[in-house]
Amino acid sequence: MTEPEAERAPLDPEMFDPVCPSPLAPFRVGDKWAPMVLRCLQDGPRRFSELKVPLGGVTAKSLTRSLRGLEQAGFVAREEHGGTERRVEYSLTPLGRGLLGALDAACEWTREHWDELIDAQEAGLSGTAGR
Amino acid sequence: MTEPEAERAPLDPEMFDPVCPSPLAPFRVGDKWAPMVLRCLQDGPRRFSELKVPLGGVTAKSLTRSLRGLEQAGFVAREEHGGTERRVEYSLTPLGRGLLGALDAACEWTREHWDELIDAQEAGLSGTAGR
DNA sequence: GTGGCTGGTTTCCGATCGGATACCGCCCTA
DNA sequence: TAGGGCGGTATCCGATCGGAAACCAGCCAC
Repeated sequence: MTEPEAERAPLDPEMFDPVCPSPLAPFRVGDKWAPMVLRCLQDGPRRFSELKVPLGGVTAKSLTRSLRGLEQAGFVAREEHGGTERRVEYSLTPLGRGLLGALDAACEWTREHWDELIDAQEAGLSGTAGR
Repeated sequence: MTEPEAERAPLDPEMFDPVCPSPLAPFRVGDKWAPMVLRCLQDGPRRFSELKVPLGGVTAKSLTRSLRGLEQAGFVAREEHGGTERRVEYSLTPLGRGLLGALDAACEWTREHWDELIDAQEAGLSGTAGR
Protein backbone atom coordinates (compact mmCIF):
# COMPACT_ATOMS: atom_id res chain seq x y z
CA MET A 1 0.00 0.00 0.00
CA THR A 2 1.06 3.58 -0.47
CA GLU A 3 2.27 5.78 2.35
CA PRO A 4 -0.05 8.45 3.77
CA GLU A 5 0.66 11.52 1.63
CA ALA A 6 3.40 13.03 3.74
CA GLU A 7 5.60 10.11 2.70
CA ARG A 8 4.83 10.36 -0.99
CA ALA A 9 6.74 12.69 -3.24
CA PRO A 10 4.75 15.80 -4.07
CA LEU A 11 3.72 16.23 -7.67
CA ASP A 12 6.24 17.98 -9.85
CA PRO A 13 4.72 21.35 -10.78
CA GLU A 14 6.33 21.04 -14.21
CA MET A 15 5.52 17.42 -14.93
CA PHE A 16 3.41 18.63 -17.86
CA ASP A 17 5.43 20.98 -19.99
CA PRO A 18 3.13 23.75 -21.20
CA VAL A 19 4.57 23.48 -24.72
CA CYS A 20 4.28 19.69 -24.77
CA PRO A 21 2.65 18.70 -28.06
CA SER A 22 0.63 15.86 -26.54
CA PRO A 23 -2.64 17.21 -28.00
CA LEU A 24 -1.22 15.93 -31.29
CA ALA A 25 -1.32 12.36 -30.01
CA PRO A 26 -4.00 10.44 -31.89
CA PHE A 27 -5.39 8.71 -28.79
CA ARG A 28 -7.66 10.52 -26.39
CA VAL A 29 -9.24 9.39 -23.13
CA GLY A 30 -11.99 11.34 -21.45
CA ASP A 31 -11.78 15.10 -21.75
CA LYS A 32 -8.85 17.45 -22.09
CA TRP A 33 -7.46 16.93 -18.60
CA ALA A 34 -8.38 13.30 -17.95
CA PRO A 35 -5.15 11.63 -19.14
CA MET A 36 -3.08 14.03 -17.06
CA VAL A 37 -5.26 13.44 -14.02
CA LEU A 38 -4.80 9.69 -14.36
CA ARG A 39 -1.07 10.19 -14.63
CA CYS A 40 -1.08 12.35 -11.49
CA LEU A 41 -2.82 9.61 -9.54
CA GLN A 42 -0.46 6.79 -10.49
CA ASP A 43 1.60 7.02 -7.27
CA GLY A 44 -1.35 7.10 -4.89
CA PRO A 45 -4.25 9.28 -3.76
CA ARG A 46 -4.05 13.03 -4.28
CA ARG A 47 -6.05 15.96 -3.00
CA PHE A 48 -7.96 18.37 -5.18
CA SER A 49 -5.59 21.27 -4.58
CA GLU A 50 -2.65 18.95 -5.06
CA LEU A 51 -3.87 18.06 -8.53
CA LYS A 52 -4.20 21.66 -9.57
CA VAL A 53 -0.46 22.30 -9.20
CA PRO A 54 1.01 20.34 -12.14
CA LEU A 55 -2.08 21.02 -14.26
CA GLY A 56 -1.00 24.58 -14.85
CA GLY A 57 -3.91 26.59 -16.00
CA VAL A 58 -6.78 24.31 -15.10
CA THR A 59 -9.72 26.04 -13.47
CA ALA A 60 -11.52 24.48 -10.53
CA LYS A 61 -14.56 23.98 -12.70
CA SER A 62 -12.71 22.09 -15.43
CA LEU A 63 -10.88 19.92 -12.95
CA THR A 64 -14.11 19.16 -11.13
CA ARG A 65 -15.83 18.20 -14.37
CA SER A 66 -12.94 15.98 -15.37
CA LEU A 67 -12.85 14.26 -11.98
CA ARG A 68 -16.61 13.76 -11.97
CA GLY A 69 -16.41 12.19 -15.39
CA LEU A 70 -13.64 9.83 -14.37
CA GLU A 71 -15.50 8.99 -11.19
CA GLN A 72 -18.74 8.30 -13.03
CA ALA A 73 -16.92 6.02 -15.45
CA GLY A 74 -15.44 4.15 -12.51
CA PHE A 75 -11.79 5.04 -13.12
CA VAL A 76 -11.32 7.24 -10.10
CA ALA A 77 -12.63 7.06 -6.55
CA ARG A 78 -13.45 10.10 -4.46
CA GLU A 79 -13.13 9.81 -0.72
CA GLU A 80 -14.15 12.44 1.75
CA HIS A 81 -12.16 12.20 4.97
CA GLY A 82 -14.60 13.90 7.27
CA GLY A 83 -12.17 14.74 10.02
CA THR A 84 -12.04 18.12 11.64
CA GLU A 85 -10.39 19.64 8.55
CA ARG A 86 -11.86 19.32 5.10
CA ARG A 87 -9.99 16.70 3.12
CA VAL A 88 -10.99 15.04 -0.14
CA GLU A 89 -8.80 12.48 -1.83
CA TYR A 90 -8.95 11.07 -5.33
CA SER A 91 -7.40 7.75 -6.24
CA LEU A 92 -7.29 5.27 -9.11
CA THR A 93 -9.66 2.34 -8.95
CA PRO A 94 -8.28 -1.00 -10.18
CA LEU A 95 -10.14 -0.37 -13.42
CA GLY A 96 -8.58 3.08 -13.65
CA ARG A 97 -5.14 1.61 -13.11
CA GLY A 98 -5.81 -0.80 -15.94
CA LEU A 99 -6.91 2.03 -18.17
CA LEU A 100 -3.72 3.91 -17.38
CA GLY A 101 -1.75 0.84 -18.39
CA ALA A 102 -3.59 0.59 -21.68
CA LEU A 103 -3.13 4.30 -22.21
CA ASP A 104 0.59 3.83 -21.63
CA ALA A 105 0.66 1.30 -24.46
CA ALA A 106 -1.03 3.81 -26.74
CA CYS A 107 1.43 6.51 -25.64
CA GLU A 108 4.28 4.16 -26.37
CA TRP A 109 3.07 3.64 -29.92
CA THR A 110 2.81 7.40 -30.30
CA ARG A 111 6.34 7.92 -29.02
CA GLU A 112 7.69 5.27 -31.35
CA HIS A 113 6.09 6.92 -34.35
CA TRP A 114 6.43 10.51 -33.25
CA ASP A 115 8.72 11.61 -36.07
CA GLU A 116 6.51 9.98 -38.66
CA LEU A 117 3.46 11.62 -37.11
CA ILE A 118 5.05 15.06 -37.25
CA ASP A 119 6.38 14.61 -40.78
CA ALA A 120 3.09 13.21 -42.08
CA GLN A 121 1.15 16.03 -40.51
CA GLU A 122 3.37 18.69 -41.99
CA ALA A 123 3.14 17.08 -45.40
CA GLY A 124 -0.63 16.86 -44.99
CA LEU A 125 -0.89 20.50 -44.02
CA SER A 126 0.95 21.68 -47.12
CA GLY A 127 -0.61 19.09 -49.41
CA THR A 128 -4.22 19.86 -48.57
CA ALA A 129 -3.77 23.57 -48.03
CA GLY A 130 -5.89 24.55 -50.99
CA ARG A 131 -8.92 22.42 -50.18
CA MET B 1 -1.26 -5.86 -53.12
CA THR B 2 -5.04 -5.77 -52.96
CA GLU B 3 -7.25 -6.67 -55.88
CA PRO B 4 -8.90 -3.86 -57.83
CA GLU B 5 -12.21 -3.27 -56.01
CA ALA B 6 -14.34 -5.66 -58.05
CA GLU B 7 -12.41 -8.51 -56.43
CA ARG B 8 -12.74 -7.18 -52.88
CA ALA B 9 -15.74 -7.94 -50.77
CA PRO B 10 -18.10 -4.98 -50.52
CA LEU B 11 -18.46 -3.40 -47.09
CA ASP B 12 -21.12 -4.95 -44.92
CA PRO B 13 -23.88 -2.33 -44.55
CA GLU B 14 -24.39 -3.52 -40.98
CA MET B 15 -20.78 -3.78 -39.92
CA PHE B 16 -21.50 -1.02 -37.38
CA ASP B 17 -24.58 -1.92 -35.39
CA PRO B 18 -26.55 1.28 -34.76
CA VAL B 19 -27.08 0.31 -31.12
CA CYS B 20 -23.44 -0.61 -30.65
CA PRO B 21 -22.22 1.04 -27.46
CA SER B 22 -18.76 1.82 -28.82
CA PRO B 23 -19.07 5.50 -27.83
CA LEU B 24 -18.64 4.19 -24.29
CA ALA B 25 -15.15 2.98 -25.12
CA PRO B 26 -12.61 5.13 -23.26
CA PHE B 27 -10.25 5.49 -26.23
CA ARG B 28 -10.97 7.89 -29.02
CA VAL B 29 -9.10 8.61 -32.23
CA GLY B 30 -9.85 11.62 -34.38
CA ASP B 31 -13.48 12.64 -34.52
CA LYS B 32 -16.68 10.68 -34.19
CA TRP B 33 -16.37 8.73 -37.43
CA ALA B 34 -12.59 8.40 -37.74
CA PRO B 35 -12.19 4.99 -36.06
CA MET B 36 -14.95 3.52 -38.21
CA VAL B 37 -13.44 4.99 -41.36
CA LEU B 38 -10.08 3.42 -40.51
CA ARG B 39 -11.81 0.11 -39.97
CA CYS B 40 -13.58 0.39 -43.32
CA LEU B 41 -10.26 0.90 -45.10
CA GLN B 42 -8.46 -2.08 -43.61
CA ASP B 43 -9.10 -4.35 -46.61
CA GLY B 44 -8.00 -1.86 -49.23
CA PRO B 45 -9.00 1.40 -50.90
CA ARG B 46 -12.64 2.47 -50.80
CA ARG B 47 -14.63 5.10 -52.61
CA PHE B 48 -16.45 7.94 -50.91
CA SER B 49 -19.90 6.56 -51.62
CA GLU B 50 -18.73 3.11 -50.58
CA LEU B 51 -17.78 4.42 -47.16
CA LYS B 52 -21.16 6.00 -46.60
CA VAL B 53 -22.95 2.65 -46.70
CA PRO B 54 -21.82 1.04 -43.42
CA LEU B 55 -21.64 4.41 -41.70
CA GLY B 56 -25.39 4.60 -41.45
CA GLY B 57 -26.42 8.13 -40.78
CA VAL B 58 -23.27 9.99 -41.69
CA THR B 59 -23.78 13.11 -43.77
CA ALA B 60 -21.50 13.92 -46.68
CA LYS B 61 -20.20 16.90 -44.75
CA SER B 62 -19.25 14.90 -41.67
CA LEU B 63 -17.60 12.18 -43.71
CA THR B 64 -15.68 14.75 -45.73
CA ARG B 65 -14.47 16.48 -42.58
CA SER B 66 -13.42 13.19 -41.04
CA LEU B 67 -11.54 12.13 -44.18
CA ARG B 68 -9.83 15.51 -44.51
CA GLY B 69 -8.71 15.26 -40.90
CA LEU B 70 -7.31 11.79 -41.36
CA GLU B 71 -5.64 12.85 -44.58
CA GLN B 72 -4.08 15.90 -42.99
CA ALA B 73 -2.74 13.79 -40.13
CA GLY B 74 -1.21 11.42 -42.67
CA PHE B 75 -3.32 8.35 -41.84
CA VAL B 76 -5.30 8.22 -45.05
CA ALA B 77 -4.39 8.93 -48.67
CA ARG B 78 -6.81 10.39 -51.18
CA GLU B 79 -6.36 9.51 -54.82
CA GLU B 80 -8.32 10.97 -57.67
CA HIS B 81 -8.49 8.63 -60.64
CA GLY B 82 -9.16 11.16 -63.33
CA GLY B 83 -10.52 8.78 -65.91
CA THR B 84 -13.66 9.43 -67.89
CA GLU B 85 -15.85 8.73 -64.86
CA ARG B 86 -15.28 10.50 -61.57
CA ARG B 87 -13.57 8.21 -59.11
CA VAL B 88 -11.94 9.07 -55.79
CA GLU B 89 -10.38 6.42 -53.60
CA TYR B 90 -9.29 6.59 -50.00
CA SER B 91 -6.73 4.19 -48.56
CA LEU B 92 -4.67 3.70 -45.42
CA THR B 93 -1.11 4.96 -45.45
CA PRO B 94 1.48 2.75 -43.69
CA LEU B 95 1.22 5.11 -40.74
CA GLY B 96 -2.57 4.78 -40.77
CA ARG B 97 -2.27 1.02 -40.82
CA GLY B 98 -0.02 1.24 -37.79
CA LEU B 99 -2.51 3.47 -36.02
CA LEU B 100 -5.24 0.97 -36.75
CA GLY B 101 -3.10 -1.75 -35.19
CA ALA B 102 -2.54 0.32 -32.05
CA LEU B 103 -6.24 1.14 -31.97
CA ASP B 104 -6.96 -2.57 -32.15
CA ALA B 105 -4.88 -3.09 -29.03
CA ALA B 106 -6.89 -0.42 -27.23
CA CYS B 107 -10.13 -2.03 -28.43
CA GLU B 108 -8.92 -5.36 -27.17
CA TRP B 109 -8.35 -3.94 -23.70
CA THR B 110 -11.85 -2.45 -23.83
CA ARG B 111 -13.36 -5.76 -24.88
CA GLU B 112 -11.54 -7.60 -22.10
CA HIS B 113 -12.86 -5.17 -19.47
CA TRP B 114 -16.23 -4.50 -21.02
CA ASP B 115 -18.27 -5.95 -18.19
CA GLU B 116 -16.28 -4.05 -15.58
CA LEU B 117 -16.65 -0.87 -17.61
CA ILE B 118 -20.42 -1.26 -17.78
CA ASP B 119 -20.77 -2.21 -14.11
CA ALA B 120 -18.51 0.61 -12.95
CA GLN B 121 -20.36 3.13 -15.04
CA GLU B 122 -23.74 2.06 -13.73
CA ALA B 123 -22.46 2.20 -10.16
CA GLY B 124 -20.99 5.61 -10.88
CA LEU B 125 -24.23 6.90 -12.34
CA SER B 126 -26.23 5.94 -9.29
CA GLY B 127 -23.49 6.86 -6.82
CA THR B 128 -22.94 10.39 -8.06
CA ALA B 129 -26.52 11.10 -9.05
CA GLY B 130 -27.02 13.81 -6.47
CA ARG B 131 -23.90 15.84 -7.25
C1' DG C 1 -32.48 17.80 -72.65
C1' DT C 2 -33.74 15.44 -68.64
C1' DG C 3 -32.77 12.87 -64.96
C1' DG C 4 -29.40 10.29 -62.08
C1' DC C 5 -24.94 9.22 -59.96
C1' DT C 6 -20.53 10.89 -57.86
C1' DG C 7 -18.13 13.72 -54.69
C1' DG C 8 -18.48 16.98 -52.72
C1' DT C 9 -19.53 22.61 -50.65
C1' DT C 10 -22.36 26.06 -48.27
C1' DT C 11 -25.39 27.72 -44.89
C1' DC C 12 -27.80 27.31 -40.78
C1' DC C 13 -28.66 25.63 -36.26
C1' DG C 14 -28.58 23.50 -31.69
C1' DA C 15 -25.55 21.10 -28.36
C1' DT C 16 -21.36 20.68 -26.12
C1' DC C 17 -16.63 22.16 -24.48
C1' DG C 18 -13.71 24.80 -21.95
C1' DG C 19 -12.12 29.12 -19.80
C1' DA C 20 -12.91 33.53 -16.76
C1' DT C 21 -14.91 35.36 -13.02
C1' DA C 22 -17.46 35.69 -8.96
C1' DC C 23 -19.20 33.58 -5.20
C1' DC C 24 -20.08 29.94 -1.37
C1' DG C 25 -19.83 27.29 3.37
C1' DC C 26 -16.75 25.32 6.46
C1' DC C 27 -12.88 25.23 9.35
C1' DC C 28 -8.53 27.15 11.37
C1' DT C 29 -5.51 30.64 13.02
C1' DA C 30 -4.08 35.21 14.46
C1' DT D 1 -13.39 39.36 14.42
C1' DA D 2 -10.83 39.08 10.22
C1' DG D 3 -8.39 36.62 7.05
C1' DG D 4 -6.85 32.44 4.65
C1' DG D 5 -6.99 27.63 2.85
C1' DC D 6 -9.98 23.96 1.09
C1' DG D 7 -13.27 22.16 -2.17
C1' DG D 8 -16.01 23.32 -4.65
C1' DT D 9 -20.77 26.06 -7.53
C1' DA D 10 -23.08 29.48 -10.49
C1' DT D 11 -23.07 32.35 -14.38
C1' DC D 12 -21.52 33.99 -18.60
C1' DC D 13 -19.11 33.71 -22.82
C1' DG D 14 -16.78 32.39 -27.17
C1' DA D 15 -15.17 28.36 -29.87
C1' DT D 16 -15.92 24.02 -31.63
C1' DC D 17 -18.71 19.80 -33.02
C1' DG D 18 -21.97 17.60 -35.57
C1' DG D 19 -26.38 17.12 -38.08
C1' DA D 20 -30.11 18.87 -41.73
C1' DA D 21 -30.94 20.68 -45.86
C1' DA D 22 -29.94 22.90 -50.07
C1' DC D 23 -27.01 23.36 -53.75
C1' DC D 24 -23.24 22.36 -57.21
C1' DA D 25 -20.29 20.69 -61.55
C1' DG D 26 -19.11 16.99 -64.34
C1' DC D 27 -20.34 12.95 -66.64
C1' DC D 28 -23.52 9.30 -68.01
C1' DA D 29 -27.77 6.92 -70.01
C1' DC D 30 -32.23 7.44 -71.72
